[in-house]
Amino acid sequence: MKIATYNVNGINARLPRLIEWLDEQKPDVVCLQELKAYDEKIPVKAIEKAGYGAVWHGQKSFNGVAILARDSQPVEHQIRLPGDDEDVQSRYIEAEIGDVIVASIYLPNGNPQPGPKFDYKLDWMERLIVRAADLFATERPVVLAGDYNVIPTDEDTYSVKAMENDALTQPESRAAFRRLLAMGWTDAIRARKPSGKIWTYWDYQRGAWQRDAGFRIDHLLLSPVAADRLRAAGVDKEYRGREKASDHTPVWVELAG
DNA sequence: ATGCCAAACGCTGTTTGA
Repeated sequence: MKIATYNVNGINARLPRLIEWLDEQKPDVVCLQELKAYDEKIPVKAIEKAGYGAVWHGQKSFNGVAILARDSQPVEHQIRLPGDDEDVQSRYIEAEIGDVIVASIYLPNGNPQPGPKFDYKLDWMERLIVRAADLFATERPVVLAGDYNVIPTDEDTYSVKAMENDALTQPESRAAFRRLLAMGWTDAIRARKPSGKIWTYWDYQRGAWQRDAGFRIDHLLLSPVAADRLRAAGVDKEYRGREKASDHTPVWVELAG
């Protein structure tokens, strides 16, 4: 079972690229982020035509997340993270596909920091940790996949200096991410490749792709029974170089069964 | 300190994000 995460940066702007990737890579489950479209504008027919069932949580212009399943309909658990009724941003959706629980996560960027956006990021991470603890306690196979907007270590960026004041590398952001991992989740990419440069995002600006100036912010966290089934993990890097690409590229895991 | 780029919205530019 191949489970992938892909921040598409606009599902309608990216639709040809998304369908092409689905056709070529045939992931079984896909977590999408940054749909940048409200529910009625999600191109559900095109996704169904490609062979995927879907659940989604859209928002006008910004955010928006979805979960796709090949030849199957994901069973939605919930949208939004509990704990803040004021939070109207569409950044979380959770569903069940077969025996696996999957969450599609679009964690707030948090820039500029310090400031209210950074506070919102940290608050959101606290709420994610609470939900993750509940899911962890189920002892089921769970995959928390998405754009975490956290560069976990200095090894996960092309330049520590360029990112030193960025919300993605702040000690508070990293500490919250580490607390999540410390609960017992496995960072699948690092489990398969413990060291070395692996990027999942390259800025559109300053020729970042051409310079290979990227960082690793799209992660798949596996619960213990999911981690036991981990057979492979990777980044579909070449899609970042295609026409009209997203600034992120797909990241995936292969689980046994 | 700003623009670099891209997408959405809605209109020939502005806003927002990363």
